[in-house]
Amino acid sequence: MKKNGPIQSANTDPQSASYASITEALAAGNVFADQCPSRLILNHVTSRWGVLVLVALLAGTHRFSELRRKINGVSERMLAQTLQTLESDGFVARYSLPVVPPHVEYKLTPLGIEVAEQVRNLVDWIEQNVGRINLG
Amino acid sequence: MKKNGPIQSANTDPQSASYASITEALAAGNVFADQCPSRLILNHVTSRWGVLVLVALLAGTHRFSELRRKINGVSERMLAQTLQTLESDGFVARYSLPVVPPHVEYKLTPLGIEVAEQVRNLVDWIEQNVGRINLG
DNA sequence: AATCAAGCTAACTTTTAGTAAGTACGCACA
DNA sequence: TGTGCGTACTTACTAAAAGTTAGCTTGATT
Repeated sequence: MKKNGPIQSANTDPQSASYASITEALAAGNVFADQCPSRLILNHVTSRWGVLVLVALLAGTHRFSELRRKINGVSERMLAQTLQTLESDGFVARYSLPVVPPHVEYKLTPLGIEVAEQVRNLVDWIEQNVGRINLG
Repeated sequence: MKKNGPIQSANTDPQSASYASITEALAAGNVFADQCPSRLILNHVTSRWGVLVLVALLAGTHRFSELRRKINGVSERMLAQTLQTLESDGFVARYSLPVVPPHVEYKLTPLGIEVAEQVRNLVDWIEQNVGRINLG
């Protein structure tokens, strides 16, 4: 009977920094801790389309359909969902002009630029090194 | 009737680098292109548990169950699957000692160390900035 | 008169992730 | 000597996420 029992202490591992309490660990941000909010943010940022949206927006403001065309393969549903998540995290700002047809612009916030730069470094590394990687 | 029709050219966007052919774009690695292998690798590396495995292994060699305990919340199934994917990409090396009980060690390859460092930068940024982020 | 464009949302289906349990073998405890 | 423990997995099954299709509104194009 193997199950994912709730492991009470997140810091039994000698290699991880030691915190006096779980609260402290969460405040500092510890992705290895199950309940830490940083893991949620990490999931948003590293989500399949989140990564691409962030990198795309580093090039500047985009409209919804511009992003849709630039990010080859994303569905409208997923793009909308991803943008909403990134907006609620404070990484993306949404400007909507109430005209017909609708005109909505998306751009990175200052905070968004900072994460996006980290993400871009990762993406750049991958793009530059695909050649070295085993492709099954 | 809105659908994700196959968009033939991946480079109709003026902001993206221009390539003579789709083949060239794929060779260079363009994550915005649907079929580009770099996007597959990106998905492996940024997968929910992939990120955590890479960062964990930056601290050194780990056994399966050490990783399981360190990465709070991962199931054995997902950990095994993630490790297999990262191994087949050439980021992780697996050493199995045929003893009972089994003893298996995982460590990053030189290539793995390089990606993991990029991933760690992102993770570090998030851990250090969780406080500035809106938590719904 | 029909089609397209914009930026979404709702309903439905498929894919993926997660959960529970099984496997093999030896060791320790009682 | 029998029950349970720890190791590194895999196999079924279920829950959740992602993908697909279609609908909306209004004006311009074909």
